[in-house]
Amino acid sequence: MALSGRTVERLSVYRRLLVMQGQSGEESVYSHQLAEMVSGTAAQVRRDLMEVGVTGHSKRGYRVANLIEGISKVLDDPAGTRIVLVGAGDLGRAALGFIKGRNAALRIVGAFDNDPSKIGRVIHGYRCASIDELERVIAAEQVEVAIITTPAGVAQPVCDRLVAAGVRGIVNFAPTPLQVPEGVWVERVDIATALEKVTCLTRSV
Amino acid sequence: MALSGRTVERLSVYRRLLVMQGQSGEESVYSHQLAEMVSGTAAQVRRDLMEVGVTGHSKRGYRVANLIEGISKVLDDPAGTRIVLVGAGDLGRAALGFIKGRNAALRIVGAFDNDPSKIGRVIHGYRCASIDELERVIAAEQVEVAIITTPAGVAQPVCDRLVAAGVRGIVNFAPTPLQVPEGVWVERVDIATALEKVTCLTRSV
DNA sequence: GGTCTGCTGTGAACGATATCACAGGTATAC
DNA sequence: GTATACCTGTGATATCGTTCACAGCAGACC
Repeated sequence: MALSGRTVERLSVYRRLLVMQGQSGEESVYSHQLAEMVSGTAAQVRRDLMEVGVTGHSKRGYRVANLIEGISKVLDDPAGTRIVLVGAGDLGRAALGFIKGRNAALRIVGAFDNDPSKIGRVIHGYRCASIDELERVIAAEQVEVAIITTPAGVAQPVCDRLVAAGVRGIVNFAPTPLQVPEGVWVERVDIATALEKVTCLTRSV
Repeated sequence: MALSGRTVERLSVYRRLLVMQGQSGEESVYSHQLAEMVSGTAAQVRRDLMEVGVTGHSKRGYRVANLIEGISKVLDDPAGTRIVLVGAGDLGRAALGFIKGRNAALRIVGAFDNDPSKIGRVIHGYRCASIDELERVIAAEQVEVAIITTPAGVAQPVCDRLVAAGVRGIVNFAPTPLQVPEGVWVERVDIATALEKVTCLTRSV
């Protein structure tokens, strides 16, 4: 199945909201309720859910448990995804905090830095290792996805090492576009751009 | 002029690359060179530049200085944009580091937290103030844009306060969609979603 | 000067995404 | 049981964004 990027993003958000909400008792949810939570339209929500194959019930909406299960089946690798993070600065720490305990299918198996003062420190429960260990860990743990939270200057060489070692998906927080060969997926998260976008578009509303 | 969000994002990246590159001497640049840097197409680059009104020169490409000026004229508010940041955790610190010194048109005029142990600390040159000061600073400095780097639980109430105080653009790093009234622009930067997107889409390449 | 090369600017075609609108179905009220 | 209200699933349609393809132009070369 070829889910679009946009759909995957929304599914991720739906699931997170449903899991949070899950504790608060509701058994089922209508498309228009989900739509309101994400400031979207009900039709959009129904389309997205259609694509993952979960099916609702007229007059009673969707069963929450069903939704979470169905979305997870599409988003998560049943075998789990092993992830490394490179760059244990503020941003790296923040990213580790975000991931920790949020999704059992995502397993951080290594955090790396080249700064000797950081190596050995434990961040959100993960021990920071020397960047020299990178290739060994990727091979040993069959890591498929990496998070780059290094300064811009070293992002590309780090990326090259990751790809050479077998990584196929990268989340890039560095403010530089990365060059990667065919078959490697890069997701850019660009903080500086996000800010400039807001300052620009706010003025034209 | 009604620039699309996508276009604005790319313009921001072009400018950053050009400014970096600027030091290294090149006077002019071809659309296909910019395209290669961002892994895009030359036609796309030319369209984007067309929209900002800068004009190139057949056979000699675009003058770098011209481009930077033209893009800045579109992206930046000539009066400067005053910005506050709420939530001085890892992510807040990281965001401040990203912004600092990168764009003179973006001025952080306040960083806030509710944790007494953080108040008074200086982060990347910005003093963290009590959240109680929020409304006063926004009014005094005519702040238009805010960055939310708080935990999910307090993002919405913080957002409500920001909007009530007059903020019209928000960059939201919290893993929760925000509800805002008409006329307020929210840009979501969702770390958890980015990761899930990569893990999902990497498998289907 | 004439020809050749190669880059820009842009109308037109295409492709991806989001929305509309309605048929079909099920609980609820009476 | 019948009428009613209201929610889902989805074909059709509209909107938005990207790519194609080529006219027009300017420098380089002979």
